[in-house]
Amino acid sequence: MAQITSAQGLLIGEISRRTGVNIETIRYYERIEVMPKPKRSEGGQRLYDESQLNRLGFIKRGRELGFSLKEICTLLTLVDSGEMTCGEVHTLTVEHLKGVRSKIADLRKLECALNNLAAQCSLGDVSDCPIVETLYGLS
Amino acid sequence: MAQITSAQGLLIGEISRRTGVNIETIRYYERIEVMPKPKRSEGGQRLYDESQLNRLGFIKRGRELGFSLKEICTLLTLVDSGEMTCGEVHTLTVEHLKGVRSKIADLRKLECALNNLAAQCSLGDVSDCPIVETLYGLS
DNA sequence: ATAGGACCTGTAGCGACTACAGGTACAAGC
DNA sequence: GCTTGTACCTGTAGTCGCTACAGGTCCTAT
Repeated sequence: MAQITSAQGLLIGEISRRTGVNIETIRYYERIEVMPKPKRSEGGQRLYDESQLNRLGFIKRGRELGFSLKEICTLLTLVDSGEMTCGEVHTLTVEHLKGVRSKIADLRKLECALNNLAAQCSLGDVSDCPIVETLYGLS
Repeated sequence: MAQITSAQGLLIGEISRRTGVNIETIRYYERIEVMPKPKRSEGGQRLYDESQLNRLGFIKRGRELGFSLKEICTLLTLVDSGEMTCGEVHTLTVEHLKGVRSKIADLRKLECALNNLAAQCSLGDVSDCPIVETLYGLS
């Protein structure tokens, strides 16, 4: 059924299925101009081509790697303009990697704190719950 | 200056300073009913007491430990009702710890993927940038 | 001809804030 | 008493990345 219109282009449901990106999300990407406006069928339905499918895949994989849409746009703009150097892309990636590492470090500290908190717990009664005391800053 | 009204209560700026929670955020907490409505001065300014200060500190520390406002509300409701058992609090904390650990695991995978990506990079020219190729799903 | 699915637009909601605009309260100095 | 300056007030809109409607249209199959 998707094959019938595929001579003119792919329907939104089809590119959603192929990329794994939610239909609502694809329309959202169009609204915020991360995805270009596709051409339309006579009835007004969106028709996508291969390059738009690839672009959406790019965005999907970028998001999975934790890049923000803004960062992805920067990458795509660089690629589109043809003025990109691999060095620029590398820099962006390394910057992003730094962010990820610092998040991991923060979460490790958190893990440690929560672990200590849970370990202190005698599972007793309200008045001497060490977790609540810690949160209240009493201990 | 904050001391003058402190006979009647603490001004918002004072509890902001003492807890490190942004003034706007405190008013936001009130609006979403995480913090109770404080009494007001004749001129209409918020006046907080010690227990409200402690509550805000509790919320602050909970947030720093990565609890959602909803989880913090659950904890506070348990505490306030007096029907809390330390076991319940422990359960909530351990659940939260699980979440933190799974986030760490995800970020580690991400770190690894980004690291590989960056390492492949020859810093060359557009057409053979391995990062872009990976994002486009070409390689 | 009609049923049902996939599509359309537009708007509002989430969580946890943040950032204004435009106004009032209050203390201190002159 | 007046002015200045700061801290406060309300209300609303913006952030990010979606998601979830409502109420309608298109298209295909039976």
